[in-house]
Amino acid sequence: MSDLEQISLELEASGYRVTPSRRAVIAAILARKTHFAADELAKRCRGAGRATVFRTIRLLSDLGVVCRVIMDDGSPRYLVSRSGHHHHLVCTGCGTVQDLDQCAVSGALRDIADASGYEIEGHWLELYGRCAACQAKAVVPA
Amino acid sequence: MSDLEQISLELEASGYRVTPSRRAVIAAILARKTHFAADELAKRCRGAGRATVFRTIRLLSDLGVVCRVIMDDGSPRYLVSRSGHHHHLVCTGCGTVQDLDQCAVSGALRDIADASGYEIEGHWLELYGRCAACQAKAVVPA
DNA sequence: GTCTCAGTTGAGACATAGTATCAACTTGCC
DNA sequence: GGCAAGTTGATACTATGTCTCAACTGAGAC
Repeated sequence: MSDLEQISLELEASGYRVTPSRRAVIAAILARKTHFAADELAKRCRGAGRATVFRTIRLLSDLGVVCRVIMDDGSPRYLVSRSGHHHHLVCTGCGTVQDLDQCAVSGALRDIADASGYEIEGHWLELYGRCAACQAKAVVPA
Repeated sequence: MSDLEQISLELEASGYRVTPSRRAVIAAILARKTHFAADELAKRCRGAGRATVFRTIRLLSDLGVVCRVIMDDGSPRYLVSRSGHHHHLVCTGCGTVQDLDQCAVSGALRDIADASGYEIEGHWLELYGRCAACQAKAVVPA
């Protein structure tokens, strides 16, 4: 089963219709090799209007099919990603985004809750750095 | 020495002029008891134009006088804060923002760097929860 | 004092990232 | 077929900034 079909089934299972516009947006997202801006997708995706592209991205985001990453410069991007709680490691050199398996702060949350009196409900974490390839490039310039 | 004078000195020490417009923006920021939106400040601050308010906020942000917090709903706010690396604990009930002394992820960064091969340069963390007062309100409703 | 030049300002245009509105269209179901 | 609900796309609007550019200001040189 293709990714497109898989996602279509998830949509249907959640009570949403799988329309040609939505299939076009999903196909456009799957065709992207890396993260993308919503507006950029809207421009490239001829099968759906801008509002529909934004709506579909939000829908897929709610379903956990895509997730939002805040880049180094503060701009939001989206990428196809596994669902569930995870964080991202963004390369400031090439822009690659890598999923992080472990949640780096889960252990610290109880300490913070105890110290602050807060009942912690959620958190947002992005990590920025240089991937191995970009480090190698920096060391041995052309 | 007042906070306004203190910040003015910091500006001068960094090579910036302390103009009436900048003083007006700084005074407006200091008058705010809690976090504020840049546009809201621009509307309230009659001593400076909108562009100048945004420019001054960015300037103060660079100097570490104010810092940017991303609220629960994704909207950016600013608050007067100490400089240096720290994080925020945002109450989803009343919107209060509390500085966190410790960096919750500093310990985990080396592990992540080792596992991923990334050279980690920075990170962004916001924590969301309910402060003690809001928890009490929720338990004993009116 | 005044000249000069860099820094600063404000108005307004523009950019980006969305959301809201609403009439028209589509689809599933009776 | 017809109805109701879901969906769409064009467009307007909001929020949060940045950019441009002419005008202004102020600090130091003379």
